Amino acid sequence: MKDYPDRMTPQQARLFQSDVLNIVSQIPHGKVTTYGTIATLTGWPSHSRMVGRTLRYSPEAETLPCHRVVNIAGRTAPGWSRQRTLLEEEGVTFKPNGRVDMERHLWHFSAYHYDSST
DNA sequence: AAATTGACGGTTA
DNA sequence: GTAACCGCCAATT
Repeated sequence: MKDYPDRMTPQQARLFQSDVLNIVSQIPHGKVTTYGTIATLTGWPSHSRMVGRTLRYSPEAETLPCHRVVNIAGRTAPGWSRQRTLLEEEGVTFKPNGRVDMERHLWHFSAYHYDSST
């Protein structure tokens, strides 16, 4: 009984990366989402680490609001202090412990259904 | 081939 | 609340 995903084929990896970039491009101004949420939306729920890898190493990510992606605890990316500044500039507030106020700013996309085929 | 490394997530202490 | 683990998986060493 296989309870973990198979290794990605190169085709799947390419689709995964384009899906990740598409999703990030749609995070609304002043909102944030998490690596795990994006991974789940792509259909690879256990690949949250790959989401971060894609954003870190894809040149296209430079043009996207990838500062709106934080981890589930609301922590910003290590070694990227400017991420907090960018978020604060668009109205995102932080708690005293240095984390994003997720209750206020987590992107709720219940009325939206992501479809990678479009 | 084996071990380590992360823009991660969840459970436990 | 924090911290230490453990599970995860592609890339790197």
